[in-house]
Formats: sequence, structure tokens, C-alpha cells
Amino acid sequence: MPELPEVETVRRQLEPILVGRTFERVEIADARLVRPYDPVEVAAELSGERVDAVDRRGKYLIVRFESGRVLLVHLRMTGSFHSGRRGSLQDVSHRRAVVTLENGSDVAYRDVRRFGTWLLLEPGELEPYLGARVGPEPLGPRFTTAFLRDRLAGRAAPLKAAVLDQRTAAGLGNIYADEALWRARLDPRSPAGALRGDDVAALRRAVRAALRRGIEREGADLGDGVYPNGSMQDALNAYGRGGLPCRRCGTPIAKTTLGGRGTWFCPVCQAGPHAG
DNA sequence: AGGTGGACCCGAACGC
DNA sequence: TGCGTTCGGGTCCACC
Repeated sequence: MPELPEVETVRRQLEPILVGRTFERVEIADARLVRPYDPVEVAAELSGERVDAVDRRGKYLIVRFESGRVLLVHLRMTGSFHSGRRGSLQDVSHRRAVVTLENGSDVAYRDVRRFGTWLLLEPGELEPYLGARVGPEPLGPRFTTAFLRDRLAGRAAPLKAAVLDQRTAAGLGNIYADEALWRARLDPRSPAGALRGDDVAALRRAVRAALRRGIEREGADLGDGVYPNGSMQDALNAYGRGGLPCRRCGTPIAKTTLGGRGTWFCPVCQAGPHAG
């Protein structure tokens, strides 16, 4: 569920809490979080590290240490961070790790479904790791129409599946993919390679607009309380709106499954790719 | 190689 | 009411 806008929201919250702080002590309560590595060893390696920056690439959070090491965090479905004064987070359910900072704060990591991961990388390991997994930032200068056209050309997979590939649009997930395709008036079922030039340009603009909107609204709180300030759930046009009227043409939003994921779209006004 | 589907998890939502 | 079943979602991996 956390996609680029939600992860960016988390990043903005963590940045002032972590930058300049030292990890005094780390407790990893769930071995899954750091596997295949030993949680006790990883915790020991992390203690003493001082945070230089908190960055984001796609859905990855990047905690950069002054040593040049990096803690790469992926929240997957249900990962979240909570901070407070030392010892104040004892009763957080599904708590998988706690970082005690040198300034008397605790930062707790919670993850109900235990899909999230923490990966400690040595200097120089981050770029190849990310390079193999994520493409350009959709809100950055490298996410051009030409790039997107090359990524989609010749592909027979449904457009929805193609745009969910993190090497095509880093950080785009199920919610914002549906929102972007709705904005671009493109049929998520159509072959990705069928897009014309105008469609690709419209898709690029729609992806960027959908993600920007999500960031502005501090992500979507889908009833899980994980993004309590998020309000994107109230501004969705397609995702999760099966049977409700399309906000553009009034036709009931349809639901199908593409690329193994629930997909919502307007069967009338998302009729592209457009011939002619 | 591109494309597809299962595994990993667990709580919520659903069906009887 | 209470139990059992289904669902979903990001990424990796096996298989076609």
C-alpha cells in the first residue's frame, strides 16, 4: 500500500527526527526483517551509526549514515514508523524493531504482515542494488516521454501491468497506477505497446499529476490508520470505487484483475489507446 | 526474453 | 454467535 506518495510522506516525517542523530542501540525483534542476516549482528552493526540524510528512491527509504553505509528500508504492505520519548512506545502492537537514539528518543518500526525489509548496505552497494530494481523517479527529469515510449514499445502485457514495473515508473503502485490511467483516459487492459505518441505523453503527465496529488494530500489512509494525516483516500477517482459513478462521465466504475492485482477503471471514458 | 502465477503474511471481510 | 474461508498487495522467483 505504501507507494511513492506514502513513502515520501514517511521520509519527510523521519528526516527531522533522524538527521544528525546517532543510533545508540537497536533491537530487532523479528528475524524476517533482516533475513538472511542475523538480527543480533545487524543490530550491533547499526549501533553507533550517525544519520547523514534520509532519502527515497521509488518505494525505498534510504537512511544514509556518515560512515557511508546505508540502511535501505522497504515498508512493503504494512510497515510504519513511530517515534516518541524513550520507553514510551512499549505497547505498540506488531512492533518489529526499535532504534534508541542518543537524544532520548525511540523510533519504533511496526509491521503487521511482516513483509517489510531492512537491508544494511556497505558503501558502494546502494547504486547497483537500486539500479537493478528501479527506473527513473517519475517526478524527476529522467522520466521523459521518450523513456516511457521505449519502455512500453512492443510490450504485449496489459498497460496496467507494464506501468507497475518499478523499472518503468519507480514508486508507482496499485492505487496510483489506477489513478494515473484514469487521468490519462487509457484502458488498463490494452496492450502496453499499442500506445501512440500522444497517449504516452498523456500517461507521463497523468503519472506525475497523480503522484503529486498524493504527496500533497500526505498519502492515502485506507482505514488502516497507518497514514493518519493522509487524505488521498477522499480524492481517488478509480481505485476502490467499483460500482460508484465515474467522476467524469457518471458510468459505474468497473473492476477487473490485471497483473494479478485488483484494477478499477471507467469502461466508457477510459477507452484509449486512441486510434487515428 | 517477455509474461504469468504462486509464495510470502496476517487481519479484515465475508459466508454459512 | 462463531467458525472457517477468501482476499489482497510488492517483490521475488520458478516456470512457460
